[in-house]
Amino acid sequence: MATVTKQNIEKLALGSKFFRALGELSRLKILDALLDGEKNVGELVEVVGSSQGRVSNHLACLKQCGFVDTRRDGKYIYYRLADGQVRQLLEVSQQMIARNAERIWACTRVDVVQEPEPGEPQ
Amino acid sequence: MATVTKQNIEKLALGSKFFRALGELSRLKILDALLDGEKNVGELVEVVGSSQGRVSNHLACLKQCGFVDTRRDGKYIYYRLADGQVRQLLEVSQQMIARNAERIWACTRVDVVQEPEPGEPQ
DNA sequence: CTCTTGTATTCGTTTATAAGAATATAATAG
DNA sequence: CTATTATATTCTTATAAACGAATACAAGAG
Repeated sequence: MATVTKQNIEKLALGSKFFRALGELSRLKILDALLDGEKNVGELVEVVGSSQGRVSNHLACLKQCGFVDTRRDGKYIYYRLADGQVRQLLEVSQQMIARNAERIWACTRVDVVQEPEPGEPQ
Repeated sequence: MATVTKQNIEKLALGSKFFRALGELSRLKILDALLDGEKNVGELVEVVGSSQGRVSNHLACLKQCGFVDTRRDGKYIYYRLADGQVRQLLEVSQQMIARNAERIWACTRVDVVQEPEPGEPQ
């Protein structure tokens, strides 16, 4: 029976938050960078290439959603992947992404307006 | 070295699309429903509880990104999970979500405006 | 203490995308 | 053929969330 229970809905709602946390380039850059070891905020700002404030927001997001953990060392704060499951999740995803790269690339994702050929006649 | 190569960026950009496809409640409902077998569009419309057109858009998105496949049977089109990796991905995620439920729930995800107590003075 | 460096938070604006409604296409039945 | 049912596409509008800029907080250095 495909009935969607209330419990299920809540679980799925959490899931959508969880995945939206992953569905953002800056945050993926951060996680990717952390795959080879912890880094402090300044280093991550370099990696991501946007402002410190922006990166800090993304880090807060990743931390709240359980993807990363932190430790303070003096005035630096170091971020690292929370655990092995994060790594596993990223790896499984990478495989799927690699296999479907073309289609994902072409995916207009629902209603996204695709830019017409420049100079399209009417 | 945490240098982010161009290749890497592209890979990550694909990843963000991939995860955004998952980061939407209706689409998660669909995938969840498909965990116990294929369903046609009409059935999925029931499950999701929004308009047929809307659901059809979501299905297109899931298909393009490689989460589901289809087969036609007469005038019905049946959707199913694309393969075992989708299942695996959903399962690993569910575990992480369960473990971090509280924090995800509390996650204001960057700048989300949290609704103030109704009747907030001023 | 003050100054500097590292990190976090807040606010207004812009942008991406989900929703609603209408319409188009596909397939079968009669 | 026409009518009906199933599914897909398109357009406009509304909304969520990313951004930039400014500011606040924290921890050491002098």
